[in-house]
Amino acid sequence: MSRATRDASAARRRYHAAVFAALGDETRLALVSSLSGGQPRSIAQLTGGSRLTRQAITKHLRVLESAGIVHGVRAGRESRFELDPAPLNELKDYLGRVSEQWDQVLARLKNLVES
Amino acid sequence: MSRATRDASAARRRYHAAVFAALGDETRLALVSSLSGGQPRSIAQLTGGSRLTRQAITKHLRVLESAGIVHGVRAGRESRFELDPAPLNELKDYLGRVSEQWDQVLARLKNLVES
DNA sequence: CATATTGGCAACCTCCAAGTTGCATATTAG
DNA sequence: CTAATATGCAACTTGGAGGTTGCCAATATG
Repeated sequence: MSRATRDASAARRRYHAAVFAALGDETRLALVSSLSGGQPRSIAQLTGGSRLTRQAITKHLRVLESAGIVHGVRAGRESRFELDPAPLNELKDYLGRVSEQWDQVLARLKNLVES
Repeated sequence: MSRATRDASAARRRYHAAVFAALGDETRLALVSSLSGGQPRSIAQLTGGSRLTRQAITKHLRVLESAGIVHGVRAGRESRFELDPAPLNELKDYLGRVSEQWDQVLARLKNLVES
């Protein structure tokens, strides 16, 4: 493996880890769930129903935004947040690749046993 | 939504967050990558090539094990770790559901614009 | 048996994420 | 204009994650 290839896969791994980490929090998963309905929601709206402070929710939204999972648009005095599914799809594909590789391992094993 | 339903989805969310968090670390992703080849590896083997201590790697393996992503089997003086893809598949399905929901939102929007 | 290899356990350090509180600012409503 | 609403910014606290070091136990190997 060349150095360039190794660097590239390290960078991809770093990116994946960052997105996984962004989803590794119950509150943020709830936010993603809230926004997956398609309707943009203000911070105040997203705070409603949570036991947490508005500022806590804001911080979580910033984390999601940094990971590219969400983006906010200022609209008057409120900023509306909306889902951004591209990073989620990338994680899904990554998980798919790992599972697929594992399935191939099992298939080879089965082959070996049967032959 | 009934209380039972709400509790169940909260529990599922908690579980998903835990698995996501387990994958939200570069070192642990590298371990998963190492193990996705199918060959069980000892802690010493997994430590080789990392700049980290054996104990650090052990801790990461315990985290992965707690999330059900990996399991270790003691074999003589070494304990060999192996991948456990079920939780990964669950995350993949979860991400698929979110993306699908989002696609439906876009489809409805498109419909609205064209009509 | 003596020695090297592999791993577990525990104490410790450091840093950051999560959350809160307090205050300031912009925008809308009456 | 004034008051209420929605948000931003900054300081502060706290718990736990990630990492290291030191030591001990078990298992191979010569």
